[in-house]
Amino acid sequence: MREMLEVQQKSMMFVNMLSEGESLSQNQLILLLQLKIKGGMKATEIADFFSVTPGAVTSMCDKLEKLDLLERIRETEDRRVVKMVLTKDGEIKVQEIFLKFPQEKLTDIAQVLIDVNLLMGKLLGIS
Amino acid sequence: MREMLEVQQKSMMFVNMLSEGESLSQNQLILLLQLKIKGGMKATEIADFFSVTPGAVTSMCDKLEKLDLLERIRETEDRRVVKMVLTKDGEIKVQEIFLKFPQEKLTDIAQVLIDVNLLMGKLLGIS
DNA sequence: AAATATATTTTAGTAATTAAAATATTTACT
DNA sequence: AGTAAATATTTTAATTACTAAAATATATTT
Repeated sequence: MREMLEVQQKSMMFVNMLSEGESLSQNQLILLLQLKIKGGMKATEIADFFSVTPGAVTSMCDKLEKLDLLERIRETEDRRVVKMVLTKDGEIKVQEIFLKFPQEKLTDIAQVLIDVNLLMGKLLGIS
Repeated sequence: MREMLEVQQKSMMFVNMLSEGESLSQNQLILLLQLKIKGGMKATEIADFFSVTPGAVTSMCDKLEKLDLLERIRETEDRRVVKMVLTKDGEIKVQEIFLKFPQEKLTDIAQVLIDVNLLMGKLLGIS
């Protein structure tokens, strides 16, 4: 169990690194990155992911929308749901965040991350 | 990089699991667990770990102190620093948190976690 | 068509966080 | 030693983030 906590700790350090000298808050960064990974998320998904109420999601997204990093797209199949997606500026922002990492290291660590991710997936019994 | 984010995501799910049906906030839980791992932390260390200001640490610790889960110990070598440590109740609380995990699984996943932790350590270039 | 359910937003109040000043102690300087 | 500068934490006032509950809009059920 201690190891899970240390993984958690390192994961936190990772986000700290990303947000270093950044104007956006850590949760804002994480949200942008998740939107990149997932290619957009419904408000409800975001609420689940962060374990916050729907109202908090509205507020988070309002701010990123005002910064032109995110936009709301109402789904045509079910017009109740709103999908949050990165704008062009949002995509650029995500790229910038990654440029903080020493580029030479990127390929080295890619495989390690794939392994870690797999292991942790098994561990939590999820995808 | 995507993998690091997915690790980050799973790490978040881990904390979500821990805090399920818990009266304490996620950060309060994480702090208690970190105190357990490290055997106590200075206020400054806590601020660094969570990337918050010293004032926020005082506030966080006040609450846990009021709940009798944490106590402040002023260091004798340097009386400016305060070390936060778990009380007896705090230790018990940490035990309870771990009991949420299916006990049969615990030994199975221990080694996996050790591996993941090692890999991530290498990755971030830290201990 | 009416009632119920679901997804998001709005609103008002609470809690968490910040920046800056205050306090206490230690270290460095002359 | 004595004063100034540095460090660690706390306090305070103001801001920001979050919640709970009501409101809005759309979908589903009966």
